[in-house]
Amino acid sequence: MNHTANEEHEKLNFIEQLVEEDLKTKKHYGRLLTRFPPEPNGYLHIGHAKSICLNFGLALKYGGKTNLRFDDTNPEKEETEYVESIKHDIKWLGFEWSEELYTSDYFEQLYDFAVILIKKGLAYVDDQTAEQMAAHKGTPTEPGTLSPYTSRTVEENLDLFTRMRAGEFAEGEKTLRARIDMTSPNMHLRDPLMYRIKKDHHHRTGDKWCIYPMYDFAHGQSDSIEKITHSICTLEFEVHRPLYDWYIKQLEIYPSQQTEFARLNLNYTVMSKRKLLKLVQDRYVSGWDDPRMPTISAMRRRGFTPEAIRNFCDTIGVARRENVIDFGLLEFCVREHLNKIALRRMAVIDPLKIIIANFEEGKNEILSAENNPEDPEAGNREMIFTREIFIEHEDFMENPPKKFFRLAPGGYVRLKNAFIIKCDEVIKDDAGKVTQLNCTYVPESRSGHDTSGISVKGVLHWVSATENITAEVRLYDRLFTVENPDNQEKEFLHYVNPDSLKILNKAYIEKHFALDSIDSKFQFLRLGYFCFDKDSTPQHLVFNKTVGLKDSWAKISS
RNA sequence: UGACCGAUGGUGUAAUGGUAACACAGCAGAUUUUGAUUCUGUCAUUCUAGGUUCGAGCCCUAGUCGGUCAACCA
Repeated sequence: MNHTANEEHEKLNFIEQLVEEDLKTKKHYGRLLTRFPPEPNGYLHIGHAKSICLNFGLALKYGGKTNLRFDDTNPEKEETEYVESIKHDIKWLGFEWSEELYTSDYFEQLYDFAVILIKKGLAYVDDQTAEQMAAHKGTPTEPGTLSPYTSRTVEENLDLFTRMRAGEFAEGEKTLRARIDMTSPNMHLRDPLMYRIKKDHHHRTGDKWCIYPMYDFAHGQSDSIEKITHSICTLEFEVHRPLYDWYIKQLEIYPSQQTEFARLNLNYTVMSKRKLLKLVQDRYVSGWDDPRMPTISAMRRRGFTPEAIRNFCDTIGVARRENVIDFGLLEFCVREHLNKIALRRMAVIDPLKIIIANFEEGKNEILSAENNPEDPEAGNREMIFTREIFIEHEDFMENPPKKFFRLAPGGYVRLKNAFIIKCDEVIKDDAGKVTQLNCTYVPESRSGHDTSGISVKGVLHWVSATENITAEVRLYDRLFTVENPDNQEKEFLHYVNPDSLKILNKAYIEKHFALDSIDSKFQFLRLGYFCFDKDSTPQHLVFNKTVGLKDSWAKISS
């Protein structure tokens, strides 16, 4: 690190600039309080991670705080299961909220706010059906017309609203609306709904309420009640801002301020909760945490690290234009972190047997191997070299092209951390498939003590055929075959990648894995980064491929 | 065919009236007992047309393209 070069000033996104300006002008007496407001009706995904990193990151950077507020105003969709998973994901990402709050905590206060608006003549009870209301609402190009119920008196409205709360009316029979402007070009200002009747059991308030506030009548006031200084949300809420401001102004409460940014889009995946739920329900994936999903829980299971995800969110930036981030950038961030911390191990996932003719049968030669060349403190481990070993099938070619510097008939190659071997004979089955290689090794080529004078270009990973452990390995590819599964001719489900999961039942891994912690991150040498799946048992190890190594040979050879 | 928002290399993000930069991807090379990592080099950018200004990616006007808005969802 060059500490003298800090004059080079840091890139601030537009929200950081706004916050710095507000802090400087003491707009909120120099205070900063953000909030992350998920609706507990699904699992968090990488798009939420962007919002989490933004909201919590701002507070961390500028000495503020962040509340976690569950936006639970719709009893029919929300569940405690989701509350728990959301809390777990935020903690796992490495953030701590100041207060854990629920919009439902404010139901009584919101009710009082509604009464205030009724008394000011700014809200009325409407008896119209949803259809009638839609007809009066107009369209974006035509103004709406007044509801026939706007003429009710304050007393009448107060009475009706009280009786709504008391459960005297059926669902859909009555609503409470704000009286604003039916001709506004902004549809959200055309007498928006404040309350609807819903006789549902709420995950926290039980059966106490039968009227529930709409998002617009709850969100801004909740921010205001908590004295949130900066209420950050995604672009589609921009048209809601005049209403957000209107409620705060009419109620004369704390002026929280909403700022919008563009949500994250990633190619080769979908991000809407509805679509993710569909993938789960229709069994395209095994669950919300299927490692192919873009959810936080799936990424955790797949072996992505919080550091990598945070760094990704930092790298993509924050702006107001629509964007589609390349999935490859996320993978880059994951590799970047895993390269530093992953333990190097050897595993052969598509084995080809080699018999080393001049190596004594039954002999075990103990070799030393670095656990992580990027981290000297990670130390070394022992590997067992034997007469029979496995190498990767694709590391041998009978008729290799010019630039192939792995094993070929008559050729030499180094076995990583072991010896140089020479391929003497190729054994095939009746179908002509290569089933075994007979080789000889160069005894004086032992790694670290090589006096053979032979130089080889290729270095292969290997596992003893007699001293090993077997394991299941799950390989993942992108979930969809097209960059943008939304906006295709057919429904998104038609574009699910049929090869997004490959299960290899019998991979051979080095014995040292028996000593490794379940939480470890691994690099299978020359194959990629892997981690234990939660399905693992001591008798049956299961690995997930987190992400492959950058593979320039794959590019050359294709 | 209304209102609002947006438009900078292939993808993202900076530059806040004064030399268009950074990351990823791509390409070329060096190092390498991982075809990894690391390092070096390189390609490539201001939607269009007017205007203001000594000077415009930035300000103004018009157009083009893209997004959002008409749930008793959030």
